[in-house]
Amino acid sequence: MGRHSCCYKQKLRKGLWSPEEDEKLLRYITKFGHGCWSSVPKQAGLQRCGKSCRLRWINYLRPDLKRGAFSQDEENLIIELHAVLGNRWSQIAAQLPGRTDNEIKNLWNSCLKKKLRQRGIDPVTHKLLTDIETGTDDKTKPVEKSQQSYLVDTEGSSSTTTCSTNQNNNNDHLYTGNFGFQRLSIENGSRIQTGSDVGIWIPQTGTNHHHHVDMSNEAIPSAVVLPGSMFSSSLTGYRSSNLGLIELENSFSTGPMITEQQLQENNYNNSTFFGNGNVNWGLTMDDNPFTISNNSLQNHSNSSLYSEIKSETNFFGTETTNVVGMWPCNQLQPQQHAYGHI
DNA sequence: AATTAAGTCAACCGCGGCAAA
DNA sequence: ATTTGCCGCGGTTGACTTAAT
Repeated sequence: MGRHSCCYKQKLRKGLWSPEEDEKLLRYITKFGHGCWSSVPKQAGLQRCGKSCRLRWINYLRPDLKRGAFSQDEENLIIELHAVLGNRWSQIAAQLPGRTDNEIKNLWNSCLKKKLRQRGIDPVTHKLLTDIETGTDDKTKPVEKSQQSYLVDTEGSSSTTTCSTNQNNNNDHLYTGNFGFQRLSIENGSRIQTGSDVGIWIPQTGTNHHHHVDMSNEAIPSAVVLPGSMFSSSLTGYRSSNLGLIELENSFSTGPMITEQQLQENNYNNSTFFGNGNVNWGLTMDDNPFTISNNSLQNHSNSSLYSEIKSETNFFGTETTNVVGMWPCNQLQPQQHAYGHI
């Protein structure tokens, strides 16, 4: 029936691997590589199915595995990626060198889900479970529901701040970003807090769709802008109806910033706006979502896209890196294509 | 100290996608 | 065009460990 034959074979060992079995498998693959997994156990002298061998290698024996507990940054990244990718564990694992999809899945199911719930965040939707979220320190006070504003849940070190807001889905929730590697999703009028600083995400009416956040000059180390949004440094965002999505990493707290006028003059109606380090830049993009991996534009397989990015980058100033991904402007559910490949 | 509950983790299972036959 | 076999993925299980009573 086209099913894996090992499922039906008898006399094959199952369950935990013995050190002797590990040794056999490790020695064989180190010497010959795995090749066709179904032939590995026979060649290596193991009473296992190929599938079991593959799993053991990938999840345990592989030499490039990082062992030990997950760091706070890793946990934050997983939460962040899960918000975009959902239960696509292998894609999440691809962003965490040395970690397997299995252990990330285990971490999520046994630990991270619970942590999010404790913060009042639905681990499935990454939205608030309740309308009102209160923090633990005295500065965080409940916010009236009618204000549609929400306090940020701050936890741990100063570099770890989580923010969530409700989503009224009126296409005006413009911005998600990271405050210390934690993703947040800010909605118009939301009250946000990072550390002890509190600001308000303010939508401006009018044709230029200008938005900004007053956060006492608190730097945002990274950000994600939803389709239809733009974001620039110094916590000022711009919105244009046809703009795409960007994910930014590292600091972009200073540097040149594209203006609304520049935007219009350059006809970036179908463009994406980037900020990174000391540079913000835009580029024209097609309808395909794509990923630039390893924080390196040079690694991108689409050379025309790369040169386009490069030229736009030069136009605005300096080389940029750390672009993680973006989605086309017409993508209503960017998470469906996050970290996809052309 | 014994028992139970909760948490963690490795491994299994079945499915879908894909390519070769 | 259909069948077959393999790979990789994600959900789930169950053994084991740790914490709580």
